[in-house]
Amino acid sequence: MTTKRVTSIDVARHAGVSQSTVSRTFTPGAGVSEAARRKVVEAASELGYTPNAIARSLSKQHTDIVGIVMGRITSPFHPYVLEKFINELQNVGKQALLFSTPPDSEIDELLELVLQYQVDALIVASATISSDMAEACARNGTPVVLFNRYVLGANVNAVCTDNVEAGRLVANELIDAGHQKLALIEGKANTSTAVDRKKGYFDRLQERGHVDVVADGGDHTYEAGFEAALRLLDRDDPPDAIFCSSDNAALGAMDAARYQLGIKIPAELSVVGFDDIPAAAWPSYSLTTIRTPVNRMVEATLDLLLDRLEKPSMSPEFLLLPGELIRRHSARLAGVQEINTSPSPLLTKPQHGA
Amino acid sequence: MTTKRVTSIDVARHAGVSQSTVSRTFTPGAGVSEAARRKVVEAASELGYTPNAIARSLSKQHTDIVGIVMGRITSPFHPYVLEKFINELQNVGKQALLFSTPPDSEIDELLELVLQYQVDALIVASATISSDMAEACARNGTPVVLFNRYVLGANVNAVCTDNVEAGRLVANELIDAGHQKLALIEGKANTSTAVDRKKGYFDRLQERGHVDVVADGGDHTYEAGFEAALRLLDRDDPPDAIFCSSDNAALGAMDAARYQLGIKIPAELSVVGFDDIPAAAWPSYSLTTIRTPVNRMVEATLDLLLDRLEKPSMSPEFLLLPGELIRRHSARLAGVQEINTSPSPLLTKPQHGA
DNA sequence: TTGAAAGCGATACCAT
DNA sequence: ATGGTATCGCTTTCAA
Repeated sequence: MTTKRVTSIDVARHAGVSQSTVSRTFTPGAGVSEAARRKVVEAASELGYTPNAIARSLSKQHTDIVGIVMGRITSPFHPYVLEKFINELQNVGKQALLFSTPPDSEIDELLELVLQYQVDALIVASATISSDMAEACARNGTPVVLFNRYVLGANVNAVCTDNVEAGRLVANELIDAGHQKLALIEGKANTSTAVDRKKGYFDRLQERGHVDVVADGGDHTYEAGFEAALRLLDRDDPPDAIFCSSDNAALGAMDAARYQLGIKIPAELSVVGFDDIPAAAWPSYSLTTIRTPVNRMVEATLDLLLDRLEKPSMSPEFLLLPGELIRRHSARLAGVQEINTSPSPLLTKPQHGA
Repeated sequence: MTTKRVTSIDVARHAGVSQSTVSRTFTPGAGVSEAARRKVVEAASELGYTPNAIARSLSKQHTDIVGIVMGRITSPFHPYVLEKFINELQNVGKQALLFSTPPDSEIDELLELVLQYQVDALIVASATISSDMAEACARNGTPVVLFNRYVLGANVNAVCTDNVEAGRLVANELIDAGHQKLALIEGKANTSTAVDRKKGYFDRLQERGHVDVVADGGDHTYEAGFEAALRLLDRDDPPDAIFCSSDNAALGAMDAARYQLGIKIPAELSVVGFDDIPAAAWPSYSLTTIRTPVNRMVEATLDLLLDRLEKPSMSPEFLLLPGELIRRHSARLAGVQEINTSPSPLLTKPQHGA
């Protein structure tokens, strides 16, 4: 029952031309007479012919597909990032082969698989690649760019938010607002994002004389934030301000404080998040947070990638983009500050078409 | 500077065996002596050889990649679904080539591209495929299964939530709770999901004597829900119950009612959503909603797909899975009902490993 | 412009 | 078990 696939040879026969001519007809810049082209096109549609991209890839030595490895697609703004990557890639005629890394699994063996599929380039988002693997990619000429993660010492392209600086921003804001007992609800200890945010926050706090800052948490989820807040707020010396290393955790912390403990925000407690997901702007939360420059990050990543696709010899770059403090109503203000009412950039409809 | 790709021939030469033997070494069930295998493996690692999946695909006549076309990756539970698809696929040794359809764009031309890449099978999630294209796929033996969408009359595999029945469920619940002025905040008129939910709701309402039900909205987003609620509640005869065709819209509606209009939920207004996204269970909302059986849908989709990958002749199936009404605190209860406290299924960590 | 033929990097059948 | 070779479907010289 399975009809045999129709190939360019079939079309050639049917159109009374050579197979080469058929190939040329489907190659944008090639030289084919109008007459021949017409015959081929007709024969093709009669037979229901579609060029075989796999065969073409083998012959042309490139696939036009870029691999995307993403740790947890469901994480805060990842779907948005992914969609944007895909759309932009499609716009320049490239396909995306998507891989998701099981949390805490070895990404290197996965990469080997990705490379087998001869991807022209690789985007690794929120997952880390070993320097060995990075070199392996470099060796066979596959450009790699890390998104939202970097690897120290390795010569790999990477674009990140400046998490350390953002952490310092939050520390300043909270101290300036007069808070005394600062706390942190942190993320996973093995992710550079969480570690850097914590570092910036703690460092700056210490510089300004706040030494004993308590931390809890361990995951960038709503639930983790909820539980951590409960524990933090149940202490003998509960904090009057909590910096949550992610918006999700911040929302959980707010709900825990309000609905479980009856604490008023920001009158009795300030909460600051990180990411600026859409829900942060909702009136139920109105969360003060750090806005991650997602759009610029995605664009920078794509630029880096596309550049190196054309000119593989370009040397690696490391882009560190600043986060922006968005003041809303979940944290006490320091002096006269404006409330920021701009919507989350994640709401911007992704552009389609050129 | 670009090192030439190393092929099985290079390895063969280096190991002093034939190219066939190299190939066999990398083919799971093939017969190679321990001695030969050892030599090959060593040579391969010395040279940094990786099998070329593209060449293999051409020769084996299948790619082990399945295409996934998804309309809006950022829609409510799509990231979760996508992640699950990817993981399960990876577990059975298949790769995913991902495409996102620009909203309201012609999906058929995109499909042509997908097919060019010789995908072994195709998942179309929340996007519609023309019967023509469905037939084209059938002709060249590419199994297709639609996720969360169906096409009437066409012989295509599909798995959906029973949106009509779910709509009726909501109608009953609201009427039973004694509501008089019912309203609907609907989704896009050209999506079967939105249309079916509306149909079930309206039909059942009418059957029970509620004829003039007002509808507003037009998109399954928070913002659309917010705006629609504002308009609905501003009428001379404002509704005392609103069914929102999606959770996102419901959250927007709740925020609009509470924070813009000062309306008490559920005392003065009942709100019911659809999807049961994680935020629906958060105490800030505690949204009564219809839980979409996502997990079973994903599993069913994969089952259908994998079955047909093995046995292409299997006839198409259409699975309609029931939604479940999850009672929380955003809607008045009909008589003595239990509040459902089970967490959103979307929180379940996706399984990795077999 | 067009056709013939040599790859591209594997798989698989056929002898040995 | 191993090697030789045709084959997968296309791109791309090279001549004509």
